[in-house]
Amino acid sequence: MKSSENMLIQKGIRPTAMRMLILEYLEKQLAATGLSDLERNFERGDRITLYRTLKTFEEKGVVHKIIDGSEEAKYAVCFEDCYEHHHHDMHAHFKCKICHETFCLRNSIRQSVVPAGFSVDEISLVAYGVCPRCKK
Amino acid sequence: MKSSENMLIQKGIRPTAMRMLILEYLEKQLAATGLSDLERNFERGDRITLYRTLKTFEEKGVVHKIIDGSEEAKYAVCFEDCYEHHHHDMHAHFKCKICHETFCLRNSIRQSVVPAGFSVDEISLVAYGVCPRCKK
DNA sequence: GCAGGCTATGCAACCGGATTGCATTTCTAC
DNA sequence: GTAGAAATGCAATCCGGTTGCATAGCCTGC
Ligand SMILES: [Mn+2]
Ligand SMILES: [Mn+2]
Ligand SMILES: [Zn+2]
Ligand SMILES: [Zn+2]
Repeated sequence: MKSSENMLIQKGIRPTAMRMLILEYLEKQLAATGLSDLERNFERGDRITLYRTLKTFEEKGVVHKIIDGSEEAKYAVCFEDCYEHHHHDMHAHFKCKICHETFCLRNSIRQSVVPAGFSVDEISLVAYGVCPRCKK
Repeated sequence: MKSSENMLIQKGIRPTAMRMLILEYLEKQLAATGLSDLERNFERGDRITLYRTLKTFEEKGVVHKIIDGSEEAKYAVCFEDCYEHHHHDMHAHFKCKICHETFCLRNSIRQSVVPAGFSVDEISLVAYGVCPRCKK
């Protein structure tokens, strides 16, 4: 059994052919991936199916959504233990204004960015600038 | 001369009646404000005018935009020195899942959230959870 | 004060991503 | 194998956000 298949089953997702292909594709990506990117790479699959696949993956804790201020939402495979309807992706993201890619940064946000009195479930952090590769 | 009028002139914005009203309204708010909120509170003003006012304010450094993952973008008056097309709002935001309000937090973000090699222009940080007031 | 020119406003239309409804196909459990 | 549940495909819709254009308003130079 493929590792992608196994992963989906563990997360309570029926491992259809399309879903496995999409998961394997997402796992290969260095940058976060949007729906339009999937559309280009899975012309066989219907746009809506791709959309719903991402949504299911997100709900079940396979990927997390990144709102980077571009036209569309991006998604990246979770690297912490995320479960159904429960992400804990306390890490930052970086959107490069040169290559327009959005990356997950593994540094976890440990310092208290929020004053006492607030209880934090989740954090969305996107930094904007130039990535090391584009910085020449 | 009103302080709102003065503020607009300093930022290179013609201080029309509507703009001053909107700025004064925004300055009163504790939470970030979206277009639909303005629509409700300025029924006299056209939706598009309100939209363009926010856009102008943002471009000229009067307010900053906050993408908090809700349906619409929110705006809050800048409290650092922001200039035309140049914001430096390195501060966090907090969106409460009970009252659904989004607040600016004055804590400035230490830049250590991003590894060496990246150059950071701007940071968007939104924490999600429960605000002190809703925590009983 | 007045005319000309630039800016702001109002209205209508459009756009693109996100989302939903429903019929059909595919898969899983028995 | 069959019945029921889930996934898929296709069409339609929603809804912020955005733009084009005509009109009204403001500021300037004369
Ligand atoms: Mn990430
Ligand atoms: Mn803010
Ligand atoms: Zn780059
Ligand atoms: Zn609250």
